[in-house]
Amino acid sequence: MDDHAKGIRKGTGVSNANDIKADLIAVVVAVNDHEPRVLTIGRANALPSGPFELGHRSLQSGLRSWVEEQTGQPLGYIEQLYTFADRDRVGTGQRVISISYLALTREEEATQSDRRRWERWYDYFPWEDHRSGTPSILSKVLRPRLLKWADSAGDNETRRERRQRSAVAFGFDDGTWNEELTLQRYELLYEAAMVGEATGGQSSAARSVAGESMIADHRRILATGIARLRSKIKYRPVVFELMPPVFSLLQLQRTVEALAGRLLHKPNFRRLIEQQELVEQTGETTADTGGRPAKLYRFRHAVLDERAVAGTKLPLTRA
Amino acid sequence: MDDHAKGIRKGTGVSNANDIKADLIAVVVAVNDHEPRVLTIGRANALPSGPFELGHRSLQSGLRSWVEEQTGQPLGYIEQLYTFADRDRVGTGQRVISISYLALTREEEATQSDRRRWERWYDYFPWEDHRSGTPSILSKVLRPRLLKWADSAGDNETRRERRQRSAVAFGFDDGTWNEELTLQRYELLYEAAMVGEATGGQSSAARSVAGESMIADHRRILATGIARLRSKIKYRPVVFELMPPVFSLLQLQRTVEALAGRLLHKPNFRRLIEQQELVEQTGETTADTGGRPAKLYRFRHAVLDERAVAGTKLPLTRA
DNA sequence: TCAAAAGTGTTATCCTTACACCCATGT
DNA sequence: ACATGGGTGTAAGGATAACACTTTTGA
Repeated sequence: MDDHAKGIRKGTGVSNANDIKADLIAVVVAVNDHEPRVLTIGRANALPSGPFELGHRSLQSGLRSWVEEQTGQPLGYIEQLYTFADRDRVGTGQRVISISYLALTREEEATQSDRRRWERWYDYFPWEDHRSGTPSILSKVLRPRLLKWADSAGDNETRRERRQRSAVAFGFDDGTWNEELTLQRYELLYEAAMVGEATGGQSSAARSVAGESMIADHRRILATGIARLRSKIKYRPVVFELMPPVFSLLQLQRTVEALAGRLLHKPNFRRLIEQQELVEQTGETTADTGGRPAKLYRFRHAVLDERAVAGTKLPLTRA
Repeated sequence: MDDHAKGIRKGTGVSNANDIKADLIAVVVAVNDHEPRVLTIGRANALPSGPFELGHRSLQSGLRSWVEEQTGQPLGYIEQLYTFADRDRVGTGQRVISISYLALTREEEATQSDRRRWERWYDYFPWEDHRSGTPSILSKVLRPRLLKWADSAGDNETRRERRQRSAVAFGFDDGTWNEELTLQRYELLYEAAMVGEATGGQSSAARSVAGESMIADHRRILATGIARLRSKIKYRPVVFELMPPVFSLLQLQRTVEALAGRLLHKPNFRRLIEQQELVEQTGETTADTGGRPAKLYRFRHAVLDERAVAGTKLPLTRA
């Protein structure tokens, strides 16, 4: 690219007026106890992150080494989420680009790393967990406050548009919950100043309304990761990155349910998994689950070669 | 983020050892004459691009201004594709991050801009156009050469794996063509040194085998854009960004076919579009198309608010 | 015996795919 | 008349969703 670039660009050469820093940020997900968890550091609710450095062979390897250094957690599956430029900083005129990633892993036994923490992601997004029915916070708190926010708009068109967006994102009108709209929902709450991050300061009221806050825009990045994962499990077999080598079908189902935040129809779920030949029996069974012993399965890694393979469709139960 | 970052990062402050440059690169697509086209500059088959600068308000606005400056083409719809770090450059130890975007637009009448060119994207990817049946280059050239490449591998396992990957990506075994695997196919051809970019120099033989080359990794970025677009039209109504304000259903179908590189079943396509209420009649008709005059439609922008809306499913015709 | 989970069979419904056919206009 | 594109009806097949029910263990 370089040879050509000189011809078409303005400020090439070794000038550094436009030089910037690049930050790598990781949303590391594991599922434990039927709860999806995200890896955080410090006591400040921050995602692992660090600058991309000369010593890094690639963006991904830079990310891996930051996460390992900060948390001791080695990463398996990684995919890029989004790149964005931070608003200008005060003081230095320099800009920062943030490149965010989603990583899937299994929770390692905690070592004596002081700063590693696995936080339940529904602590940050309480309204996203519909496994025990529609959370009451939705109708009791979020809906009235979003309506109030909508009606506080200056002109009629904005009011209509705000109500419309809220209704679609949260399923207020028709009760249709779309679990993939996690990011849109967070952004609405942000616009409506119902999350701690939006109010800048420490409005404890806002914080208690809409989940735990994180520093800077880390919660938005987490929302992006959740949305990506919820959509991806349906068309790519990525859940298995979160599973132990051997598992029962119900364990698999509970993991998918934890991620999607909704309950699935057991008989149909099993059939879908089996007919897609995503798994194979080990021959063993386990009695650890209570009830009749469950057959154990392992992921058939071969499917990844065999065809462009789909993920785990979600046979939902009725509300 | 800054406040916290200082606590957890190594080389913060104003040091610049790890400072980098960020390049913005655009895949700008339009469809004209039933041919998808990509905006290029210069005679070198290059995508519009330029460095992210202090003056840019955001990554997207930086991209817009580079494209407009280099081509005079204003952009509408934009979405991020991928961010990657170039391999180190010779001479300066500095690194460059490239942030690529997909933009959809309508082709503007050419002004006296000397360097703007709209190139047919199938000139770069001749094997991707299946609208007139399976291209003969697939069975006549690509398949034998890919097999030869596979068999040239040292160990048995690699041979098996190369054959497997080729068969899935190009549908050799079962004749199943998956139009979304554009990137995988390009990467296979790259690995097999069947594209000009891989051979470094100007192997004209390679170039004629597998389409026009582009500078650096621009063709890989284009492949990424094609793959993204082919998948996205199915679940988001983005085709309409490429259409004039008013169009007939067959024109819409031809546009989708051009992007997908495959033919669609006309009656079913129309029904899908209409029953999803993606369009509404203008009341006008046109006789420009030959045959019976066609009703004209426009996109119903309102659907974007009404619900989480799907795109244009592809009711394929049999091969 | 009961609770809890594993597992099977079958039906109803919807969506996709395909086929067959008619309509309106220009040459 | 016929070629070209516009447009409608409907049936076959497959995938999904729902319901009903049996099996196997531990407490």
